[in-house]
Amino acid sequence: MTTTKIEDLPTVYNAAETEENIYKFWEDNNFFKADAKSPKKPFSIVIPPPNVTGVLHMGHALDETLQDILVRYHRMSGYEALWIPGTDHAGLATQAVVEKQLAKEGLTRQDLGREKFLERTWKWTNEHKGAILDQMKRLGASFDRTRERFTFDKGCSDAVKEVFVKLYEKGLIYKGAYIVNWCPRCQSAISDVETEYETEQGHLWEISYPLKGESGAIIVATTRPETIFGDVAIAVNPTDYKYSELIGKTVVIPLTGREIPIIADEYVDKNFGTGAVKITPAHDPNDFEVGKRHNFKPIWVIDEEGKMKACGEVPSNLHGLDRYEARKQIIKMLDDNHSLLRVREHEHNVGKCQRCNTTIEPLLSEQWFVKMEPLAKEAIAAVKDGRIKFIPERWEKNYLGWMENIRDWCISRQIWWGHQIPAYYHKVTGEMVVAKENPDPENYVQETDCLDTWFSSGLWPFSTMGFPNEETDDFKKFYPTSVLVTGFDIIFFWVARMITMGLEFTGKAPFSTVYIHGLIRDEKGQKMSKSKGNTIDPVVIINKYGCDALRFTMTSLCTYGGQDIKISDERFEYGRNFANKIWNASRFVLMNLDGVDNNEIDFSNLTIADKWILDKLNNVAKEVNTNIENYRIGETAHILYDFFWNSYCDWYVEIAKVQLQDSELKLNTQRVLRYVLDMSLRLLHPIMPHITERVWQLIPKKSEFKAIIVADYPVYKEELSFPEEAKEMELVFETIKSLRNVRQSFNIPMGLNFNIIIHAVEEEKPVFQAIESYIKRMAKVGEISYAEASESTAKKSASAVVSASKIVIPLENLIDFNEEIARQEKKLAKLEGERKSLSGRINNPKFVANAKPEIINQTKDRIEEILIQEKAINDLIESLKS
RNA sequence: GGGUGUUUAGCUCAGUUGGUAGAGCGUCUCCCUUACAAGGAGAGGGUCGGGGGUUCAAGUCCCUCAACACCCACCA
Repeated sequence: MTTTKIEDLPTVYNAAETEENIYKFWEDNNFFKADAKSPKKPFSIVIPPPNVTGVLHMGHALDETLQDILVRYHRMSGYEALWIPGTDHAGLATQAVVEKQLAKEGLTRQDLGREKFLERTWKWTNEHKGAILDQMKRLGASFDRTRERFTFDKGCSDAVKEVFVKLYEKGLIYKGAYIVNWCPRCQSAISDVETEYETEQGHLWEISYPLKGESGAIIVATTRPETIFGDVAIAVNPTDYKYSELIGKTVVIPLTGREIPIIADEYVDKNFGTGAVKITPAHDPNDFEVGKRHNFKPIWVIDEEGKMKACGEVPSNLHGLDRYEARKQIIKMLDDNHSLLRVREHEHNVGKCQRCNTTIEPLLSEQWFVKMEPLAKEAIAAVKDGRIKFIPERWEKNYLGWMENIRDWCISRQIWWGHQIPAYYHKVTGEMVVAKENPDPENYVQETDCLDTWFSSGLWPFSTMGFPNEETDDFKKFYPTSVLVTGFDIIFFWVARMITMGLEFTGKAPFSTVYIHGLIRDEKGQKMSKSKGNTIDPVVIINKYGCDALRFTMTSLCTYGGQDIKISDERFEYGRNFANKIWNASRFVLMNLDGVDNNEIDFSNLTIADKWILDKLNNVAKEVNTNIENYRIGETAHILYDFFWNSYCDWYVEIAKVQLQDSELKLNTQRVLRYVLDMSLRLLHPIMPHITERVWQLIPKKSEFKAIIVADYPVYKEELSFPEEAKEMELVFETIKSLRNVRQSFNIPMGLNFNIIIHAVEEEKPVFQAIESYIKRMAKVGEISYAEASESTAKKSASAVVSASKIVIPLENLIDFNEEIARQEKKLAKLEGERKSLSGRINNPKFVANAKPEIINQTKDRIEEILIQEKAINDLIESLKS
């Protein structure tokens, strides 16, 4: 690090310049690199891999900051800390990006062919792979880039094959025809968790199906008349008397005349619609189940593109028509035919593709599935028996609820960019072999479908450590990982699957703690999204306020309950102002260290103020450790902010200014100033890494550590505990505050020093004498003289009661005595109110009988205290009136 | 339909074993005091969503109602 002259440091903290240099300093010194051979205890985190297509957003900023705080804290606390970065190949998302590029050239992926398309996508990926991680450097992320991984790299692909084949061999992966959520735009199946439901205003059409061979008809209500050609039956509830006569009879589908039976099935709700449902097994999940129960063959009438199929079942004028266009025409045809009896407005939920918001088409097709139930058992047990703990705890319920009702996971995707399913079909016989490699490329062709991206993400905590080889140094040292940090939105997508796969394939939970934080929202509480235009770009914030300001602000907003976090641009002023405060307090200390030696604090020569700040620091260190260990990061930020600003800057530094004037105290005061600054910076370092490193490097000191990032994290030390002195300091604060209050109340200019007379009670007099210099300087007092506590006070004075003593300020010409009387009476009234309430308690025998003894004593002590102060104030008022 | 969360100062929110409420911002007053005006000093501001209960004592525990937010399910 370059040395800098303290006088040259700007009065405003320059975040941009500092951050760039500091990050480089860390990288150049390999501080982020973890050693798998280290004897230290391991602490490891794997990053939730961002999409390669992704750009940094506020969600990352929060997630990465929290991980970085944990990593830095543990690195400083004697752990071998490893944070593995990486990216996700994001099958559909990435493919979509490249396809969009192709479209500009007038091409489709089909034009290129699979091989060329993959080549092109790899090229794109290699060009963009590191981009988002580079952006994360701006966040100060101390991850180990030498271990960077990609969910589609060789190692991850090997892990995927290993897992797929093993699951298949165990019978936990199967291929089958099921109704899946089909996205006509993506041209692929998607899983249940990728489907989102939106309420839409639709219609409920009532259509009449005439009975065959007799008069009469059954009326069916449907929201999807275009599936009418795929009907295989009409179902009614077996207990529905309206229809009991009709069960078993045959009806005719309007428009085509195909005959279908009326059947009974419990699935039908008697009270909904007309109580009769058309059954279309190929295009509705519930109908599929009904169809299976009654052995109907499904009839496809809508194809993969969402268009009416050109088949015999569908009237030829509709062939190839988009489903919604077809719907309009069918309605018209039915109406013309007098089969349409009624249309009603109907609000219902429609499934949408999470990625592109296209309405999902339930479609019967051949897909690959993972049988989840047997795998879920252990994943449930691991959370129930405490091997894995969720923070906040309530997410456990959420996780368990989902796991206990888990459905099979559709893992095949009809895309090209991804892990191609390792199944091979014989070109002639069609025989299928599932294996890591093609058994005979001459005669076998590979399954064209790829795996869901989350399949490979689910292996992330161990595929990054060398799995399937469990003998690597990293695997042995760093697996299982320590904690997983993420938002609740991907508990099902990702967390649940990592737990499931980790337990199945490594026999261990991949992490012992899942730390779930809130989601970042805009100032109105809306989710940030590009389409809403309400996003805040973290890079913009960093440029404007600084990285440490961003980090500090965000962490200060993290609550233990993991509430969502509302942010706006201006909120980051909070962190920026704090960074600037740290900067300037540091400048002050550095400017006042001339002549200081490298020795430790001399404990035999400490003032009451020194002891107070050391005691305070000590307690803060204790609390901060406890809070970080318990993932109370927001609380940690508040404690440090309060300590540094309100205790260290507002009080100790001001006191130090007095002590620095005293030649006997100067040297030791410098040491205390330096020590407390050093320790404060260390405590703050995990949250605000750059500024703390920068300042720490500037402190003249003898240190065994090369940088704060690898310095020891402060912990509670018995020898720094001075509870008695800390309590005595209250007298300093109270005295100065009440004198300032008097000054302000009577508009006494700061330039005017006034004298005071302290009517001290005996035991407080030495304390007042010890703190005279502080009072003089900080409350702008001229002379201090003493009088007996019992002595009556000067008549024309303002005054203050501090603890049990009275402080009198003779200000004959400066104050309005009526005002002063009013001021005192107001205080008196407040005390009286409190005393009455407390006495009420003490006089209540039930309170005395039931309350804890220390509470009773506290109450009694407080009443004593109030009585003393009341008397003192009354005396003051007396002498003012006389 | 099931579940979770939220409701505390003008605004945004803290408040882990129950002991009469805190912060930041904003407001008002004073101050460019030799670290910092992105600052310092002082002040004002709340019947802790409504109702009921347990308790000597409830923002904190229980019940109930209301409003808002989100998650799961998906009755055509």
